[in-house]
Amino acid sequence: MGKIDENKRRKKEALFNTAYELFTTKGINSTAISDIVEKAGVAKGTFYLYFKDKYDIKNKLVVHKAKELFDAAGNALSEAGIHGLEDQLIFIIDHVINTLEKNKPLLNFISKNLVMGALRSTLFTGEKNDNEIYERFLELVAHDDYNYGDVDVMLFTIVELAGSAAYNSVMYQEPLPFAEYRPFLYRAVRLIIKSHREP
Amino acid sequence: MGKIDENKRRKKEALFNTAYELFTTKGINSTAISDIVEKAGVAKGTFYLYFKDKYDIKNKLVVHKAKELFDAAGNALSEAGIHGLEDQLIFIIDHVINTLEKNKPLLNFISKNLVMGALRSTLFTGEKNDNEIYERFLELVAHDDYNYGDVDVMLFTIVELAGSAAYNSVMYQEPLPFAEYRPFLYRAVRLIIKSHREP
Amino acid sequence: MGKIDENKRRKKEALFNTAYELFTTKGINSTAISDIVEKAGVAKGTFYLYFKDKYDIKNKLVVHKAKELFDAAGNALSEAGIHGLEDQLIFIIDHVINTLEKNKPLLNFISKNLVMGALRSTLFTGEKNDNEIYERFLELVAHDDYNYGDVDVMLFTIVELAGSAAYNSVMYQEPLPFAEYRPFLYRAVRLIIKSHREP
Amino acid sequence: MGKIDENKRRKKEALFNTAYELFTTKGINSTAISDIVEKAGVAKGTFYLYFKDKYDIKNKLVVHKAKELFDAAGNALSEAGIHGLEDQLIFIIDHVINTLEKNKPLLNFISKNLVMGALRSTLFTGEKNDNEIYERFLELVAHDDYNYGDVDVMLFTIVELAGSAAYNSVMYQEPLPFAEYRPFLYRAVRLIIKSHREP
DNA sequence: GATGAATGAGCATTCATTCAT
DNA sequence: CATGAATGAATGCTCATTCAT
Repeated sequence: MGKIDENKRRKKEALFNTAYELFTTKGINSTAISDIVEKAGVAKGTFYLYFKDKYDIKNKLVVHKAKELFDAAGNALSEAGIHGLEDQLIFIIDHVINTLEKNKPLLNFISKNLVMGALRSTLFTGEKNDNEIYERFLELVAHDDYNYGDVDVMLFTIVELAGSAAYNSVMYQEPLPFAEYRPFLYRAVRLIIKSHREP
Repeated sequence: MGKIDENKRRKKEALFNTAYELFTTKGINSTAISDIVEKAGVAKGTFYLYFKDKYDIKNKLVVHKAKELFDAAGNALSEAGIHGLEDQLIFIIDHVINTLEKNKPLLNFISKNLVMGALRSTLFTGEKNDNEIYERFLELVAHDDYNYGDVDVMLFTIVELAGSAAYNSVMYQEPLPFAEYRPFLYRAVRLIIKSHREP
Repeated sequence: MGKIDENKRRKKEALFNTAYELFTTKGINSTAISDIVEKAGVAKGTFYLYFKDKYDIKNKLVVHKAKELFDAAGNALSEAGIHGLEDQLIFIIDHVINTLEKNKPLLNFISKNLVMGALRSTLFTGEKNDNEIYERFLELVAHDDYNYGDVDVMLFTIVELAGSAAYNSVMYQEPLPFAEYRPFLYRAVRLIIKSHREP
Repeated sequence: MGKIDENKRRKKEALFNTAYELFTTKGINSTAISDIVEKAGVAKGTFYLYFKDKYDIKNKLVVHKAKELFDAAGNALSEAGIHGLEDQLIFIIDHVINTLEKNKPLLNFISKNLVMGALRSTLFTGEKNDNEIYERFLELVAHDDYNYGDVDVMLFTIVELAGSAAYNSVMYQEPLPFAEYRPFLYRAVRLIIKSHREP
């Protein structure tokens, strides 16, 4: 029993990991399901036992990887003992971007599938109540010394700007390498946050 | 001579237009070259006379459509007699977004192929001197009452924010329908512009 | 298990036989893979399960047919109880040529793909130790009353001469029909053999 | 007039030379007519003005190149002042093989299209009377001190042996590099010649 | 559950040949 | 004579999906 379930999990995980590896190295379009199963060491039919098709596994991967990313950032924040919403949000953004800067294939994978789409979908779609990351954001906002209006809009605007601009800066060094672009980005983020403060 | 060249242009244009239509309705992945040529009323081989493959014609289309979009916005600006960089940039952004809002398939087509990638590549890569749109932006900046530092960074930041945020707002009404999100976006844009002003 | 493997063998063999038939009747260039699979009664994809492409199956066919040919000749020799290297080699050559004379399509198929290339490659390339036919030749040489020098050269010269001359004589009756050319060929072969004798 | 004819000849020759170059470098199957005309700098339609198809130009090339080869050998023989049929034939064979050894692409081209097929077809088919090379051979035979029977058979046997064996020895160094195989080949040739002597 | 042989629709691409100019 | 745009049949090959074992 446990042994069989163990085996099932192992196969599914092998497919998951292999798919991620192939998607990031060869690209989604050039990765065939046969590539995945072959490299994962399972039979072709087994793939269909766990995933509907290539896009099913892709979507699950994007969500999974994005969650990982923000969980790590959130945990680092907890340990950092930073106060003030501005600094906290910038800490998170910075943590995520730094991670992605060291892992270009992941940046590429997540971005190509709609820049920051992972986060966005995580944040602004689906049932928000069972969304850990979103809840965490709200908490940060709630604990700040200031009050904020249109919190959703604020988060959305920041995420879109940071995600889109950082992607290009990190990937293509356009218009500047990220190290140089960083201060401009964070200045803009701070301005956006401030503009949502209420008396 | 004139007759032959005329005919060539017609065929190429037919392929171009048909490809655009199919890409926007069925999506790129589901559009086969045979679909394009069939609908365009030319032979299969003719396609390869003018384009290398599906992605060649796609890239040419994206650039073409993005140029159209900004040319129209630029022309409208000239006629509108608006003064002040802030209002001018917002006018352009607004014009582009309004156009795209009325033409979702185009928004989808351009966005999927790297959000605002067209503009970005138009603006921030390649030979800038033979880049009409970019020149036009610089002129606007130059004629403003204020001086601006890091103009490239400013334009880039605005484009990324506007492109990315508007795409989601218009396409998915997330986090708000664009009509409601618009003031927030433009407030952020104005803040970014102001932050680049120099004494 | 047995059933599946049995089925696999049947399909592969069907492709093999059908390919041979089509290659010999229509020629390789005019035989499409779709012709083969259609006639063999299997799906297109099945072909690629067993062979890389048209040239892969062709090469395997040439080797296979050449082996068949020499195996038959070798077996006939064993039963004929002939003594003396000269007579033995001529018996083999004669057996092969006679077989090919009765089977022009096979002659044509094998010849077009490098005259006697099959035998040559069988004899003079690859690992000689696991080459049955070559071993058999060596045995014949070893058991003769005479000693021979440069055995490889001798075999090579005979094979080239016999293969090339017989091909033309049999196929085109040039310069004579084979029945009439035969004595000349064998006289030459005997001279070559004798010239390799050592004291 | 002359000018136009001059132009015609130039185009035809350009096609001829270009085809040879492409056939020897890329192989016949991989050379498209469009490759030839493009490289030759003429229009596609022009090809069909002078040649029926790819195989037409190939055949003409083989004949042309083979003629060149034997003409050169024949001329060299005249200047060398060699006496005796054996030495004369071996001189010719040696001259041809040496030339081919320095020009592997040509060897490959001629051989692939039926080993020595060029010569064979030149020698043993068609109207023999208007065949310079054949006539020249007959003359050599006639002027020898000995009389020879079955001259056609003798020439044929020698050509097949030399062509086939030399091709492999030169191209693949099998079973020996040609420098080492040469004495064996010429010994066999001399034996064949002697065996055709009549009292 | 797991397998992997078999399928065959689907697609990109090539290329000889034609013919209006 | 020469051109080269246009053609579209032909073909190799891929790959998601099924299903008997």
